[in-house]
Amino acid sequence: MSAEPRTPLTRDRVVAAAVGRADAAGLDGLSMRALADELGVVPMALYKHVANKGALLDAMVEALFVEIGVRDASADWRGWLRRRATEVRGALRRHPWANGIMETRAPGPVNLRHHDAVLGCLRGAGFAFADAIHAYSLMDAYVYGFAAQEAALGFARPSDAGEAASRRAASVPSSDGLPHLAELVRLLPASGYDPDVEFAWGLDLLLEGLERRLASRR
Amino acid sequence: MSAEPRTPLTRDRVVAAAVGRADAAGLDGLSMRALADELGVVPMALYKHVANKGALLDAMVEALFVEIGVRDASADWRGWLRRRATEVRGALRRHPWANGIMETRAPGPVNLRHHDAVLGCLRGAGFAFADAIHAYSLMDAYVYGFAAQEAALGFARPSDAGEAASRRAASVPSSDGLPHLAELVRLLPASGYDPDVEFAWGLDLLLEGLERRLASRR
DNA sequence: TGCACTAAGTGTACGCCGTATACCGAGAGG
DNA sequence: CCTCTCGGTATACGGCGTACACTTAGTGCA
Repeated sequence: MSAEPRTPLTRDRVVAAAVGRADAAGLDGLSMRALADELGVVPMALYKHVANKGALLDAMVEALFVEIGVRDASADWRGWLRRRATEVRGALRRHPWANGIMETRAPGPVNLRHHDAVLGCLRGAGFAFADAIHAYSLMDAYVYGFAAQEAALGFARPSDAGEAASRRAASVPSSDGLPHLAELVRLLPASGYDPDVEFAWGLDLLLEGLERRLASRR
Repeated sequence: MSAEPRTPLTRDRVVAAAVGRADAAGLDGLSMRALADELGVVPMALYKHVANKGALLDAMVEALFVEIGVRDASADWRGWLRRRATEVRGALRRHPWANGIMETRAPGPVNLRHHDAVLGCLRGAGFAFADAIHAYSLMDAYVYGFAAQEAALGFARPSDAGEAASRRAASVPSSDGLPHLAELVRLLPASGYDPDVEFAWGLDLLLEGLERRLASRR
């Protein structure tokens, strides 16, 4: 019945527990105190491994980039970008708490390697310096924007979409004068809405557009 | 020297002051207590006009949609969408605090009219129900994603871009193995980077893509 | 004229939060 | 054996959102 030795705290253990807690309870549900509790430790013990909560968030984002991984270069730049975009979106779906902070936290080394790899893919595809930046900005804006949208609407399965739409509609006094929104609420449940399809639709449009830009510059 | 009558508190005054404070100090700098102070009132007085801080945030987002306004329909759907996107981005630039919360807060009536108008524009342009939703999702993802990116990078003038890039680069131990990022840091300052151009580049690509989709479905 | 009722603003207090600071015990190195 | 470092602890401070009970000023009606 005596105290078992208890595996020692590590920076990695702290970060992993933080990610787990944020997955389950959201960013608001992640407090240093609750996290310490979960690790069977007093709150201030965390500060021996992380400078402060901001640094913990930095580390969590970096952990997410590690989870995503950095893909090897490929001759098929469109496929490469598509796979990367899909993976980032998947990660943000598994870890919705990351949505607001992916771009705001201080970047870690893997994060930077990520950026470098994307830029490298675009330059390798033939984009000029300025166009590569444009393309990069466009892709990231779409992926992060879509993921944020998805997290905000808060449904994962196609069948939930209609339910979510009605919930939103119900929270508003009247849909008078909103014919298209009313149509959406009416038709969406039966339309077999699928967020994967939605994401791919936009992604295809983007990649096609990029290819055209590339072709026209050559 | 006696107390002047002091203009009475109003929900609108509270919301306006909150927007002002968030503009100046960010969302983190917006506390009920500081806001009350600014209004020369005790914190709890605010609760006579707003249910709680969440409701205040809802109202702030709604105020932002009011500021943006709902544009009248137009035959030129591309121009309409471009103007709207530009205006939304402009609003998010003036009020960076709104970046994380535009889509997550409970929507108010003007917000909904906004959505309805966009959907109406797309349906009017000839997009089928499902494609209109796809297009909508794509446009919003881009606009909000771009604005978030812009806010995260945190520079407004083209000339600041290089400085921001170096700052980011300096915060990282070494750029070894990051040739493209290194190139970016080296070339960006002199490249005359302009966020307006950046935004327009992606927006044009999007609208072009949408037009193609529209043409091919007809 | 008086009186109840309402709505706006106040005061106090509670339980969270992040974290500064001082402390303590165990193991390591001389 | 003594000191030093390092991981974990205890206590405490100031700030947060807000529940609850209160005063006070105005209003409608008898």
